[in-house]
Amino acid sequence: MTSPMHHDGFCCAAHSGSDSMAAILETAETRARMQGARLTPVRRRTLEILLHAHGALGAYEVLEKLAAEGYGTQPPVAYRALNFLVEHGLAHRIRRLNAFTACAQPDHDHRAAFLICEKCNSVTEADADLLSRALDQAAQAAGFQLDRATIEAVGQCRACQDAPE
Amino acid sequence: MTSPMHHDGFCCAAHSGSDSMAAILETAETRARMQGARLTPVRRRTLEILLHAHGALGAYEVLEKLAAEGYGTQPPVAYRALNFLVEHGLAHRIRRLNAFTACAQPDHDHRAAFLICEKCNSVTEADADLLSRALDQAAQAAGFQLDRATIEAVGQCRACQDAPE
DNA sequence: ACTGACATGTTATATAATAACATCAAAGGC
DNA sequence: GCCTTTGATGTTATTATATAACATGTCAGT
Ligand SMILES: [Zn+2]
Ligand SMILES: [Zn+2]
Ligand SMILES: [Zn+2]
Ligand SMILES: [Zn+2]
Repeated sequence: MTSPMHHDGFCCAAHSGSDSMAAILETAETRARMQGARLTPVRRRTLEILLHAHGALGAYEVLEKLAAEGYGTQPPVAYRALNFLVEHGLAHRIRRLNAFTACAQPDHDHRAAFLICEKCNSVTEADADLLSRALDQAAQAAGFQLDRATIEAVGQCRACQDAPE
Repeated sequence: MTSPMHHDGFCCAAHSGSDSMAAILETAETRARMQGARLTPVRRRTLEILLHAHGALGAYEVLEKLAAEGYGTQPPVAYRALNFLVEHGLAHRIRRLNAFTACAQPDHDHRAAFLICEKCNSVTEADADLLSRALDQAAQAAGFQLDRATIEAVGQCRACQDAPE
């Protein structure tokens, strides 16, 4: 057990945001349905694993957990579930980390930016609305037809700045 | 020979921008010096290879070329040269592509954004000043101390939009 | 010439991702 | 209810990307 002290599916403050984990899963279920897709057990469990994780998780970390619970033991099992979640807006891929994280606002389409702390490896999904607009402009200026974008910031989170040393 | 028709080190319009390749190499040389680093033969050649490439190049593609010219044949040779160039502002790493590209404005420090065409795989370095400011704001709002960022847009370049189908 | 710092090269290994195929389960037509 | 079609799950095997650890070589300063 990696996170010993949790109740109701939560383990820390970071996981007690506006949406509860149950609510997110509910949303996920609905959202997948609407897109004509099924949130099958592996997929759902993969999402839970991401939701429960502190930072982002690598595919092989996810695979380990899935395997330990009786799901498949080979890489494609994890990659397929993760790709499904990403494609359906339920998770994001963090390219700089070769890792995945559950989407914090799965209820609506959005372009996300990520704040990656170099000290504690936390990954925070930030509102990228302003950013997105600036990016649209930059793209337009270059005559580029923008489809989607990756925005990943690296630095130090508030907690780590406050922490001594 | 990959690019049969080139003169003066150039092979196409995309390579005939404001800075000539020779000028960029000159700048690179100077810039490295100023940072107390040496633009050695492998490093310089690696930069030339990137400058000469159309899209971004993977480390192993670069390695192939280096090896063919009598440099080392093993991955660290390419990775070291590429990392050197990135660390000294002479190249950028494109995470989405697991690839590298020569910096288009090596004469000054900047945060870059990249426009990646899904059709022709071209990679264009865009001005990210506006973007950078928006990102700073977003980070600040989250109490995040921003160090550096990756901004990569995916879509269709102008040429590919105009091209029929 | 000697020394210390850095550069280059190697072998070996770690890490991340996909291809190709067999089997199984759900959804829909009849 | 059966059959067919599609999609999901699992496997083995392979490919792709990146780094660790170490030996050798180069060069500037003394
Ligand atoms: Zn999200
Ligand atoms: Zn932190
Ligand atoms: Zn640049
Ligand atoms: Zn294009």
